[in-house]
Amino acid sequence: MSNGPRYRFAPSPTGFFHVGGARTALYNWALTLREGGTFVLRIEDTDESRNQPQWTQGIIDALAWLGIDKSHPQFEGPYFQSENAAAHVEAAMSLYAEGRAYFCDLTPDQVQERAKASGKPGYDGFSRDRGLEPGPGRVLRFRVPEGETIVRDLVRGEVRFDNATIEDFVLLRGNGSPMFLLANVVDDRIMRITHVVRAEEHLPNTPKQQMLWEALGAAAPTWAHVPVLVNEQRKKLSKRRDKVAVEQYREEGILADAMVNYLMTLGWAPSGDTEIVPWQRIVDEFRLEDVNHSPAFFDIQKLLAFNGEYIRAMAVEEFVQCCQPILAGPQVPWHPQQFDKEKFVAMAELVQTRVQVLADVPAMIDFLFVDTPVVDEAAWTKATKDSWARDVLVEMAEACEVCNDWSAANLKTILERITESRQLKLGKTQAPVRVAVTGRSVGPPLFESLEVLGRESTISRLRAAIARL
RNA sequence: GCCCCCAUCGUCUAGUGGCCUAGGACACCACCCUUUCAAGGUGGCGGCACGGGUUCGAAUCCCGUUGGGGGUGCCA
Repeated sequence: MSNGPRYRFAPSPTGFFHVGGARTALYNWALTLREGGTFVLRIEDTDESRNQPQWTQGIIDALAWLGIDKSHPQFEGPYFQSENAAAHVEAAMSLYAEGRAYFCDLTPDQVQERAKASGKPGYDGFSRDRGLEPGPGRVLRFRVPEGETIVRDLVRGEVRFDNATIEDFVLLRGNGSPMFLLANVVDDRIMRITHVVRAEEHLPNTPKQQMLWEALGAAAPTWAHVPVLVNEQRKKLSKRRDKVAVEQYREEGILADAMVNYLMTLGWAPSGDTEIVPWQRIVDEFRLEDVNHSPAFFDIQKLLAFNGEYIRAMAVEEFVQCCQPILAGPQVPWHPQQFDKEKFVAMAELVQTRVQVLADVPAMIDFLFVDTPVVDEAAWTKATKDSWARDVLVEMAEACEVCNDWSAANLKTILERITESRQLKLGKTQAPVRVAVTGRSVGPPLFESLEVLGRESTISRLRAAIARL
């Protein structure tokens, strides 16, 4: 086991893996790798009933997709916070024994009433000196000391909190179960965590946790609070309104490398003029001290642009390989039996520069694998509105029938001849042919498409289009 | 309300007192290339929130204002 720093990543199990969590995980992971430390995964929930096995597995799978594999020697865990409940209670009771915590029998409603009456928000320390014994319904509260708590944060510097503004917070609930704040600190201590890198939303909790560390007689870990990810309204990304599940991006064919690279450029940038950099470069250069202080907009457009770059950078064989899951998936518009991998391979290189996500691929080649392509009516109308369109189709069909060299180059020559005889441009005359054969006005280069489609299908589709006119 | 954080092109960022006439990327626009669409190439548009200091000199340091965000649970 490594003696280096121990970074903990502590997501709560929610049934999906948040992109914000993914970025935090990546920060921890990059640091772990460079510092020769350990990445400690702890599933964060004091309530065991919420630790659904499939959710935990989902987090582990998502992490693995991002390159944070649990079989890696620097990966440790997962641990489950709920399994340490006894230690949490024990720590709380030791605080009680030392007078650093006390019991209180006020109900939440009573606390609120008192706050309202006094005009000051929060718990007012009512039971501080009442000497209450433990008992059912009584919560254990931490006795916040006077003075000031200074949080030293790697990204934000020193953040000062006046302890007078921090209420005596609850450690143990009325039913005796530990609160997350406490559980967190105790677990971090047990796991010998040295660095806590998490989202900024936890910053206001940090002085409380730091006081707890001190009360428990230990030095707090190094803190680092990274800015949150926001939507176009500049609000924290939320499951309800925003697309935040990394699983969803994975399914749509965002490449893991692109996602990782993009996520790392939110709040931080590699040196030089290009943001597309290999992971190793990120590991070498990433520093928490360089992370931006302000929230970053999760821009799907830019993610897609990154993804397009990563797709184009792949070798064709690799691209073909990556497309397998999508092409064999349930979303494809053709019958699985009609799919012909050879045809796809023949088109792959042309498809590669035309997609931003793998999910775009099927629509690019569907005309090859269906009996009759679905016709885009707007495209049909536009492509066939000129009087010469029908004649071009007729001539093309006839030429195809007698053609003895079914190659893209020759097919191009054929249509060029038809085009020239009418003093038109190929850009014009290819349109009706394209729509007749593929159903669309845009797509991969036409003649290569015809070559791969084959003579019979091409002719029959041209004939069908002529008939329709 | 109270506490905390933040503020460079539309967006993500570079910038740590003179190299800034503020650099790059995404998006957008134009042109080139071109069988459509992409890709690629070239160029363009566009920013230091505001007001005071400090300094010979400020995007950079200080104060204030404004504007955003987060936290204020017997949730995590």
